[in-house]
Amino acid sequence: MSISSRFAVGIHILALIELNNEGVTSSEFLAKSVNTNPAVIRKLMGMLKKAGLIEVNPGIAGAKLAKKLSSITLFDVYKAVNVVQDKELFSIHESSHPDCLVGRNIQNTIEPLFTAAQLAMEKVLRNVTLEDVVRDIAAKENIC
Amino acid sequence: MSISSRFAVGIHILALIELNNEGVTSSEFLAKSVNTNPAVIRKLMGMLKKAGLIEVNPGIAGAKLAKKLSSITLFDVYKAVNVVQDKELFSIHESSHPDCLVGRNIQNTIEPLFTAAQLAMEKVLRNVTLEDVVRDIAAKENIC
DNA sequence: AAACTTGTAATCAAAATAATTACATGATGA
DNA sequence: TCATCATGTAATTATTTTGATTACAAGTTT
Repeated sequence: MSISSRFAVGIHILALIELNNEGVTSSEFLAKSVNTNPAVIRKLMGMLKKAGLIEVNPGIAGAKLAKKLSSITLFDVYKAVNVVQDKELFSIHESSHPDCLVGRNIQNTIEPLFTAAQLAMEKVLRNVTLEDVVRDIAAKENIC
Repeated sequence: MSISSRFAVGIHILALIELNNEGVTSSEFLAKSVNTNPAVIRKLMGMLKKAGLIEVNPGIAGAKLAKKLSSITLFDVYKAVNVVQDKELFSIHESSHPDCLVGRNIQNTIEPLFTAAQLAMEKVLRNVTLEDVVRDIAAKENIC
C-alpha cells in the first residue's frame, strides 16, 4: 500500500515549471516529461492552483509558480494534491463490538498515537523546500 | 487514501489476547470483538505468528502472546501485518521521460526525502509499546 | 474564424482491501 | 475411533481508489 503518486507528480510539475521558466510549460509539455496524460496533469494543476502554488489561466498556455521556490515546502505540495487527510494516514476499523472492553475503547486509544506518527512524518516534509529539490535535480547532472 | 486497517486490527488482536489472558482467545472470539470474519482474523494471526508476536497452533483453540507486552512496539505490529513496505510509504511515478532533466532525476532526488519522512513516522511507532496501549484502554473505563 | 489551451466531467481498467465461503489438517474428548 | 471444534489457507466477490482516457465546453490568440 502506498500513498498516491500524485504527490511525486505534483513535485515533478513544480520543479519543471521552475527549470523551464524561460519556456512555456503547458500541460502537454508536462505530460510528456511525467509520461502521462495531459488531462491528469491539468487536474493536478488545478489542485496546485487552488492551493496558491501556481498561476494558470484558461486559454493561456503555460503555468508559472505563484510563490518563490524557497517558500514552497513538500508539505505544501502534499496538502495541495490531497493524498492524505488530517489524522487519516492510518485507517481504524469502525464498528468494533461495544460490549467488549477493547472494542469499546480501541479507537480512542489508537487515534492519538496514529496522529502523532503522521505528524512526525509531515514535519519532515515541512522542512524540505522545492528549492532543495530543484538544486538536487540540477546537481545530479554535474556528476557526469 | 489510508493505510490498511490491518494495522489497527492487529493491535486490537494483541490487546485483546492480553486482556483476555485467562480465557481462550479464539479467532471467532476475536472476530466478534473486531466485528469481522474469523477468516480475516486467522489471516492476521498468521502474520503475527510469523513475526513471532503470538503463539497459535493448528487445532488448538486460542492464541497467546509470544513476548512480553512491554517488548512489543507498534512498529513490530506495523511490520508484522505488512501494511507498508520499506521506502514505499510514498509511491513515485515510474517511467518519467529520460530526455528531460527533471524526468531523468526526479526519482533519485525524491526517494531519500520520502524515505526520511517515512522513517520519522516509524520512529514514533517504535516508541509506543502494547503495554502503553493496553494501559490506556483499561484507563478509559475508570473515567466512568 | 481557426487553432490552441485550460477546465472538467464521464468512463474504464487495474490494483488493493476486506468479506465471505469452502475445505484440508490438526487436536481433543466422548 | 470418530465426531467435533480449531486453525491454516485458497478462491471468490464487492468495494474503493487510483490513474488513463476520451470528450467537450470555454477562454485566448493570431
